[in-house]
This record gives sequence, C-alpha cells and structure tokens, in this order.
Amino acid sequence: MARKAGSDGSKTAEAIRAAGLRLIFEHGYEGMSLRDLAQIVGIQPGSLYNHITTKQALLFDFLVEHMTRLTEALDAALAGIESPLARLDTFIEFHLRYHLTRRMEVFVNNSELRSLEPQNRAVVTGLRRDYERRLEQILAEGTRSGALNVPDVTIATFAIIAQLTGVVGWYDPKGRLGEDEIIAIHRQLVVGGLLPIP
Amino acid sequence: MARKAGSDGSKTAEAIRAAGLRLIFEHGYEGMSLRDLAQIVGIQPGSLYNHITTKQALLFDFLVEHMTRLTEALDAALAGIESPLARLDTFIEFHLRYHLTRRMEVFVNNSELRSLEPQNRAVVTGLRRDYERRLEQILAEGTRSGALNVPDVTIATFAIIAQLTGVVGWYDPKGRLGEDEIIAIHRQLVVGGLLPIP
Amino acid sequence: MARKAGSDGSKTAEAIRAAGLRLIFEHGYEGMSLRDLAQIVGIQPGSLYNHITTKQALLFDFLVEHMTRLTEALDAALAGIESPLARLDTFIEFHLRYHLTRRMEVFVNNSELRSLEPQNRAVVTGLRRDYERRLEQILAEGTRSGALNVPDVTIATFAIIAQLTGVVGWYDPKGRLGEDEIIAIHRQLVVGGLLPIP
Amino acid sequence: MARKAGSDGSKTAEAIRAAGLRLIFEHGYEGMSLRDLAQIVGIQPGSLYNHITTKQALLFDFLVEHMTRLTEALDAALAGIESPLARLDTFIEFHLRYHLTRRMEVFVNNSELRSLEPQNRAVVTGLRRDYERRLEQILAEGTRSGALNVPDVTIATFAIIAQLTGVVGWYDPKGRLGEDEIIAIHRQLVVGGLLPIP
DNA sequence: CATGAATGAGTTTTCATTCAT
DNA sequence: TATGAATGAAAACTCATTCAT
Repeated sequence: MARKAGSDGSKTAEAIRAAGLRLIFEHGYEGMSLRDLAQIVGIQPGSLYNHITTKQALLFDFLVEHMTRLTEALDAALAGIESPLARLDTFIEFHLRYHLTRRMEVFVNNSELRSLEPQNRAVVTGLRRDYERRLEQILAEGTRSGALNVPDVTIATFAIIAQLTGVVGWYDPKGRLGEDEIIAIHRQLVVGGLLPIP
Repeated sequence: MARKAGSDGSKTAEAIRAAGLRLIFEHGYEGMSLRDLAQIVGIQPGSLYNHITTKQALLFDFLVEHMTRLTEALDAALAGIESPLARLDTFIEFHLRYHLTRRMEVFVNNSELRSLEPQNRAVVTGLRRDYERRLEQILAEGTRSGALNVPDVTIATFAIIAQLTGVVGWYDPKGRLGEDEIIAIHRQLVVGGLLPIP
Repeated sequence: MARKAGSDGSKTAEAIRAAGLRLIFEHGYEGMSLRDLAQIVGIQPGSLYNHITTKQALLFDFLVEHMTRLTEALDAALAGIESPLARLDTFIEFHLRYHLTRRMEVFVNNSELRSLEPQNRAVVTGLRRDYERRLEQILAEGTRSGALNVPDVTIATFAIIAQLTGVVGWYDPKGRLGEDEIIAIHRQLVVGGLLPIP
Repeated sequence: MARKAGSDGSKTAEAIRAAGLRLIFEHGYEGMSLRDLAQIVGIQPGSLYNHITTKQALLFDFLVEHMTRLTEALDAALAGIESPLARLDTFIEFHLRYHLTRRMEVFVNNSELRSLEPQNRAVVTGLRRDYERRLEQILAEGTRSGALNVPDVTIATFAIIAQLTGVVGWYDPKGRLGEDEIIAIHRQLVVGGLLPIP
C-alpha cells in the first residue's frame, strides 16, 4: 500500500517535528528511538526518512530553528527601546515569557548541545553567543552610562541567563504563580544585584 | 586465565567509577556504552559486572553519593554560623567552590535525572530538595529577621541555585578569573538582589 | 504536477539503461540501488517504474540483449568465410574488438549471471552456449580437416574464450597497446597452441 | 543464556569462515547477509561480532589470506626448478591444481575485488601483482634464453592466467576429465603458443 | 576477579516497490 | 509520465547483560 487514504505530507512532517521534540525532551536525544517516533506519528520507521535526512539532522534543525527564532523575537522586543535600564527590563520579561511558553524547546536546547556532531555544535554555539551578546551589550552600555553597577559584564551575562532560564526546570503553568508574578520576582532579583549603590 | 597479573579489585572499581563519570559527562547516560567504559578501564565488558550491578545502578550511585556528600559538606560549612546574612554568604561561597571543583558530577547530576528509573529518580529528587531547603531556610530566616528582602522565598531559592550552578557551564580553571573573583562577583549579584531597600 | 517540462519518455528510458549499466558495472547488481539510479537520471525512484518493470528485469534485459547482439554480430562477421583457420582468425579478431569496446556490458555479463533468478539465468546461459558453440564448431571442423590440432575441443573452447575475454580486466584505451596489436598478440597465443605439430 | 554448553570459540570462528566463503561465493558480497550467515552457523547475528570486526573485514581477510597462501605455495612449487620451460610447466600445473581445488576462494577473489573499500582493494591488488610477476619473470627469462617466443610478456602473462583461471567457471570434479587431463590440455594450449617457430 | 562467547532485543538506516494524485 | 509519501522487510551493527570456564 502506497499512500494511505487521507495521508498528507506536510501534516506528517509537522507531526514528526512535534513528536520528535517531545521524545527528545522526555528521553534525551540518545534515549529517543526513531521507532518510537514513527509509532507515535503512525507510520513505519523507514517512512520517517521521507521527511528527515537523519536523526542528527532532526536535532540540529530543532536547535538552529529555536535559536534563530529566539534571537529574532528578542530583537523585535527590544526595537525602539533606548535606555539601558528599560532594555534590561525588556530582556528579562522577554526571556522569561519566551522560555515559559517553550519549555521543551529550551530544555532540549540546553541539554542536547552535547549530542550534536562537532560541526553542528559549532553552529548552534555561535547562535547562542549571538543571543547572549544582546544582554552583554545592554549590561555594557548600562555600565558606561552609570545606570548599572555590573561587577563583571561577561559573568553577569552568564549568571543572569542561567538564573532566568532556570525557570523551565520547575515552572508549572497550573502552579501558584502566574507569568507576571514570576517576571516581577526575577526583575527584583536581577536588577537589584545590578543597581549602583546609592 | 582468571585474574590478570597486577590487577586489583578495588583499583578496578575506582577506575570504573572515574571513567564512568567521565563518559556520562561526555556522552550522557544513554549515549555512554559499557563497552567503551570497559575498554577505558582495560577489562572485558562482562567483567564490569564484578563491580557494578547494572548500568542504571552506576548512575544512581553517582547521583545519590553526590547529593549526599554535597549536603553533608554544606552542613559542615554552615555549622556555627548564625546570622542569616553570614549564612547566605557562606552558602554562596560553598556552593560555588564545590561546584567549580566537581563540575562533571554537577553536570551529570543536573542533566541525567531524566535517565533514572522512576523509583530512583524519586530518591535523588528528595535529596536535592533537602539541599535546596537549606537555602530556603536561610532566605526565610533572613526575611523574618528583616535582614533580607526576598520577593518569594521558594522562587528565589530556585533562582539563586540556578544562577550559581550556571558556572559549571562556562568555568575554565585556566581562564581569566579565579575562584575568589567568581565568588565575589556572584555575591554581589545575589545579595544585591536581596537586600532591603534603604 | 505530472511531467516535468522538457522531459521525454524515450530519452528517460535510455538514460536509465545507460546509468543502470554503469551502476551495475561499478557496484554489482546487489550493490546498485534504484535510488542512486533514479538520482543520476534525475527522477524520483518511483518514477523508474514507468520504464522498468523490476530491478531484476533491468538486469535480465541487459544480459539477453548483450548476448543476442553479440551472437548476431559474430554471425555477420563470419558470413562467407569458409576455411576453419580463417574462421578462427575472424573469431579471435571479432571477439576481441567487440569486448574491447563494450567492456562494461561484458564485465556485467560475466559477473552478474549469479544475480539472475533461476529461470532468467537459464535463458542467458542458453544464449551463452549458443555463442560458445560457434567457436566449438570452428575448432571441430579444423580438427576434422586437419588444419588444427586441438587437444580437447570443449575445453579449448572454454580456454580460448576465457583468455580472450580476459582483456576486459586490464585493457586501457589510452594504454601502451592499440587494438590491432592486442589482436595480433592473442592470435599468436591462441593459434600457436592449436597448430598441428610439423 | 551465556555460553551454550559445548560451544567453542575457535570452532565458531572456523564455521563463520567456512559459511561466509560459501555465501559470498553463492550470492556475492553484497548479496550475502550476515543474518543468513549467523543462521547457518547457528548463532545470533550479533554474536558474529565476537569473531569478526566487520562484514568488509571478513571479505578482506579472505582475499588477503588467499593471495598470500597462493603465492607462498607457488614459491614452494617452483623452488629448485631452474629452466624456464620447466618453470612454466610447473606454473601451469600448480595454478591449475590449486585453482581446481579452491574454486570458491578463486571465484570470490576474482569477482569481489570490486566490493573492497579502496584501501583494502589496493592491498589485495598488490598481492595479485606479486603473484602475476612470478609468471611474468618466467616468460621474460624464457624469452631471454631463447627457450620461448613470447609476443608480449605483460599481455601473455594476463592472457595465460585468464585462460588457466577460467577452469573454475566450468570444472566439475565428477565430470568427464580429471585434473591430470585438464592439465595436459592446457599445457599444450599455453606452451604451444609460446614455443619458438622451428 | 577476569575472560570470551553468547543472547535477544534493539539501533539507525536502506531498499525495492506501490499507488493516489 | 512524474511526484511524493508510504510500506514492510531487511540491512549491518550495538547494546546491556549472562555465565561456563
């Protein structure tokens, strides 16, 4: 039997992406099997290869796409905002909202870099650095203008991103706190550590 | 032929632990093969089973041992320190020093919880909560005494630990900054966000 | 979308034959994949089936066609030549020239009989025997007439064909020797072993 | 179940070699499956890998071993024989006898060079050339001493080997002719074409 | 305590072929 | 005639684990 009645290539492709992301999230890249993926999608394992080129490419595409979209969305959010403090505020809010709504993508992005082949890893690492550099520049400009008192711009960048990204580890959409509250709390934690001593 | 000349049981066991940790760190639990482990140790795969009971048990033991030692060492570091601010300072320094010197253990601990079987995961998660609770209590007492202005004790706990633990992702012992400097920087970032507004 | 602009059925069929022969020559029948074939031709694998019925049939057709043409061409070359010695000379020259110019066909013919399904193999084997019988008869008549001293007609037939066909294994069109020289050399080797002792 | 009662590593290894050779002979390298091989040997497919490193290595080992043994045996056969004519006689007899008794090895050797990876192919091709060079030197010395009238030493070498090797294509141990007769016939065919014209 | 041979289930990937469009 | 999506079987190879020796 060739094409199943009602089958649709682009639907299948999307189903593969969705199930693939979920499985990598749940079991890790190495722990996820294409058999399982195929079964969830409802096709034979070999049929996956009409839509992906390789298991590795599936992961790579996820990570590249995630980082690309993330940075683009950040740039859009920051557009037109000038003062370093306001930009920092915007970054915090943007980063949290984006990460809270794409928890699987984020988790995979952070935990599966290791599973990329060296070439691919270099690409994704580069994209990450692009993103981090946005925050780094905000901190640097805030320091220059005297609006912020940053102990070490590079490290503060890493530390802030680590802190904000940490929410994906415990956030529960049905939990005690909503997005707005979480944002407010982190704003205080982050900005408080960066304000000039009066 | 049974035992190779010069072989030594406890040395072998230790070699398995060391190489096992490294391999899980590099490839992840699923991505690490007992064959590779055996080869590094210099024995046949089957011989591993004289020293471990199961691949899963190897991981589980790592995580339990790590968490147990970590919490014990924290308690020792905090012993005799009374004021919440001093206890917070101590926590920050302890956590950073411990994590900077055991980066592989820490990374494995954070990324491989997912690979534990449910029962085992529950155990390790419990141990983690024990550790986190130490910081939570410091923040709670600081709040009560008015020494700290913590927006949300639970979330601040997660956020601080995420921030401090983030160092294992980029720290380079041969890098620009030594441990002491890193500690000082993080102290400012963390404590600055928690001080009462004057 | 059905037919690509500029596509042409018979051109495609011919391209399939050409690329198919080359691929079987290079990788063997089992080692050649219809996917590769389709890619070389520039169509999708499924589209091959508008031109071939089966991978096996593709091979079978090659071999049948080759053997048929070979024998027909031999008969044409021998037409009108009467004396056994002259016919032997003609056979040697014909066989070498034909094989030197169709090296891929010949190689495939000799190495892929094994890959034919039994029925098909029987057909091709029969065609081969037809061809061999031409030489066998020349040797038999030469023996009868006293023009040749053949130790064993059957075996000499196999031996001569093996010897002459061997050229496809090493002949290089840009090499030291041209066709004419190769023919002359083999004529001496073959005929020398068959002349009556004076 | 680990080791089957009565299992024996070296017996298994030998069984793999024997069955492997047969399967490659029957189906070609590409057409032979390790599943089938394992089944014949009576073990699981994965267990093959306790004895071979790779399918390719299995083939490579066959070919290297065959060529090495062949050349060594030839050297032994030629030892002490001085006159070119006698050496040629010895070569013919040796080559035929060896090839008649190892028909599978020979066939595989001739048809599966193509299936070797380039590096491996280079090795085996080198070994083949070593063997051919033995005959080449006999013909060259025979020419120098005037005992032989060889039209072209290089080509005659190829032609003779092709002719003699051709026997593996049709020889039937239960057939009309025994080894001795086949040798006698080929001796006439070969030597007849090389004798000086009286 | 170690080896070497085995299991049985699993891995990713490839293949010839089919068929609705 | 061609495409693109599918099948179902198979490929080579890996894996954690077992156990007689």
